[in-house]
Parts: sequence; structure tokens; C-alpha cells
Amino acid sequence: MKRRDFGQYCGIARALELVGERWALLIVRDLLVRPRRYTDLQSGLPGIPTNVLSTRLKELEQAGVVERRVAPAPQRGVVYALTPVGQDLEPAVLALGRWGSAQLGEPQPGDHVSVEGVTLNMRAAFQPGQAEGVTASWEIRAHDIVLHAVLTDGKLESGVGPAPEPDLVITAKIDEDALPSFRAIVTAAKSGLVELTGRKKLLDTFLRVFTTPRPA
Amino acid sequence: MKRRDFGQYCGIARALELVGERWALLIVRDLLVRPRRYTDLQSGLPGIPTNVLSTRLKELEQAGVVERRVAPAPQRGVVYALTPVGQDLEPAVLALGRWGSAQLGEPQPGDHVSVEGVTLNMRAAFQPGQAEGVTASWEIRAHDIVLHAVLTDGKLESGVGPAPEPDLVITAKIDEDALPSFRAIVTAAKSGLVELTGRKKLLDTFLRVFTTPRPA
DNA sequence: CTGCATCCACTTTGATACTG
DNA sequence: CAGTATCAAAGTGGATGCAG
Repeated sequence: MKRRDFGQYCGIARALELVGERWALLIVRDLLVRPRRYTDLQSGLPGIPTNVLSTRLKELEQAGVVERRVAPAPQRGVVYALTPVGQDLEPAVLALGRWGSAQLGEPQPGDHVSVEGVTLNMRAAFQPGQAEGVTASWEIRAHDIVLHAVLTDGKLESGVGPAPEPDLVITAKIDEDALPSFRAIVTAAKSGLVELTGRKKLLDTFLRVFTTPRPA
Repeated sequence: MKRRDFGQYCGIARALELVGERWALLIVRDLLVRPRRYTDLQSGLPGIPTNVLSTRLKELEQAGVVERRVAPAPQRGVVYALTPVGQDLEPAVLALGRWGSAQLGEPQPGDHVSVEGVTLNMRAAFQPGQAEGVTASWEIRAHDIVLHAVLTDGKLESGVGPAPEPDLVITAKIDEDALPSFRAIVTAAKSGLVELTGRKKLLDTFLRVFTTPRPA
């Protein structure tokens, strides 16, 4: 397996050699949220050819970014997860996501949204400066998407699924045929198109702590 | 010109659609340092096929990342520069560069180093926390590479070429046949393999402010 | 079922040559 | 200087096959 390189001794070039190929960073994005199986990745990345997914996983494994685990006793099967090196990609992925979010136009017909995507876009929107000292937890729901954000003294933990004891559950009322993207959720929240269960005042906190800078 | 997209309404996917193709971010890297002409880019990116450079520049222009300027009176010709949107990519490029720098092994035979690469790797190594309140300027030299870093009350300005009135000129003594990468420069500085002109105590400051985390 | 491998049409890349 | 033209090789997307 010969790697095509850029012939530059440079951190950026190296990064692109390791995770710059098509679909690679989207695989990493999904794995940043939680370990996934082959078919999970496949369905979370609509349009990825199966052989490309297979190839990428091998390359990422060889690059030391992804780890292939054969799950043990109970639910056996293969699970892909990020190595510590792979997890170190999070700041870079979030930075890219911030920039990309500002360049998002309207959803194209055929676009999909995954929980992983929404979770990462939420993390990208996180403003540590606005969160200092804040402790609170949210559960966010839209269509069939459920995720949570837990702030503990300004530190963020986030992931898929319900929060254990959410201070506030935000259910965004998004049009049946519209996409439940993070942006759409925030827009809904700003317009009051949400159902709130819990400490309703924490909605403003949420909107302050998770801010997508307006696209120019 | 049909864009292949990822079918996801997600900031990361959007970013990859706009600047995720081969060579694109390296072009952006070079332009983050200074506007360049076609042939400058070509020689700074050894190995890029000319038709690919041409195609990328058109795509990046259409994406609103790069601007094609026909230079006026004196030195006429075409100059490529980043738009404000393109400049907003800097945090993402630096984050990728930080990660990639940690994954750099030894230079491969045939690897090149460009001033643009060194400059960006230096910016990626910048630790704002260590620079608070610091005002100083350095000129860094190695082989035929010359760049500068000017800290004004903790704010960094950096670029190619000599500094106007450098507080310290650091000339790294790097083996004739070794690459003058930023990493090599830092290594040389740590080993005292440098020639210093000016306020020699600022070498330690430099090393503290520009720190590449050790690769694991 | 999951986790791929194989096959094939199509597109992109890389290398080189050439032009206004 | 600033690209276009050409063409072989590699990579991608889509469909299908198949073992555990």
C-alpha cells in the first residue's frame, strides 16, 4: 500500500496525508462521538461506497488513528474506535466544522443529518468563554435525534442519547420534512418553536453557550 | 462543473466539500502567509501538477476562498490571495498543523520545506498563554529561509522575510543537507546550535512562546 | 444479519508537452 | 508568466457477491 505524499516536511501536509482523503474526516467525525460498527458507519455516511469505507478504515488504522476492536462476549462483532491520537483530532475537526458551518447555505434536497453530525456541530458551536463556571445539563430532541450536553463548571461533555437527569429537555418543533440540523434546532429555539421540560430559564443559557457565528 | 458532495448538512462536510480536495489546503496554507502568483505556488508546492493547480484555484475562487487579482501598474501579472472567508480558515489550518506536527516522523528523502510551511508551523506552535503581555521581535534564519515573528503585547504577527528592527536574530546552524524545518530550527535552538544577534535572552522566550508538543 | 471483497464504468490525478 | 492539452494510471461510486 503505497501512500501518496505531498513531498513536504510540514505538519499540515502530514495531517492531510493521514486524514486528508475523501471521507476520512467524516469517519473520524462519527467516531469522535462514539465507537461504531462497520454498518453503523455505512448508514451514518449515506453515499459512501462500501469498498471506500473498507479502504479508509484500513488506512486510518495503519495511520494509528483508528483502532479495530473485536467486541468480546455479549454483543460480539467488530467495533471501530479512535485511538488517543485519533481523539487528538477533535480540535482540528471542530475548527473545520466552525468554518464550514459559516459556509452552510440552505440544505440541498437529498441532504441528510446524523446524530453524530449534530453532536459535533454542537461541540463546534460551544463557547468556553460563555460557559465559565456554568453547571447545567440539557437533552436536545428533534425528530428522531436525541443528544445531550452536560456542563460541569464550564466543562462540556456531550454525546448521543438522553441525559441522565437533564435540567432541561429541549424538543425542537421542526417541520416534518425539514432537516433536524443543529442550525435548525438553534433557529427553532430562538423562535420559541420548542417544547421545554424542566428549568426553562436554561434555554437562554443554552443559546448563549452554543453560538454559531452568523455566516457573512 | 458538478460538485461532488457528501450529502450531509453538516459544517464539517461542507468544509470538506469546499477545501477538502487534494492539494487545496496546501494552497490555502501558502496563501495564508502572503498572496502568491501562479508560478510561486507551483514552486512552493513541488509535485503539484499544473493542471491540478489550475483547477483548484478555479474551484477555490468559486468557493469564495481565493481571489484572483490582476496586479496593476508596476509589476503586473496575476496574483492569488485569500478572501476574508479564506483567511477565516487559519484556525482550522493551524489546528490541523498542530496535530500533523505531532505525527511527523523523520523527513523522508525528497521532502521539501518552504518558507510558507515553516511560517505556518511556527504559527501553529504559538502558545498565546505563554505570550501574554510579551513584546519582542525575532528574525529567524536557516539556510535560505528567512522569516520573522513580532509579538506586541502578546499579539503575534508573522511572515516571510526579515523583521524591521528585530530584537534578536536567530540563525540556526542546520546541517547543509538537512531540512530547515521549523522543528529542526527549534531543535537547533534548544541545543545551542544557533548564532544570535541582539538580545540573547530572548531565545528562551522564543522557545517558551513557540512550543511544539512532543509527539507521543 | 455483519463485514467486507470483487467487478466495472467513470472521474480525478500525475506527468509531460505545449501555447498566448 | 500563466496557464491549456493530452494521456496513462490511480481512485471513486455503484452494484453485487459471499463467507462467518
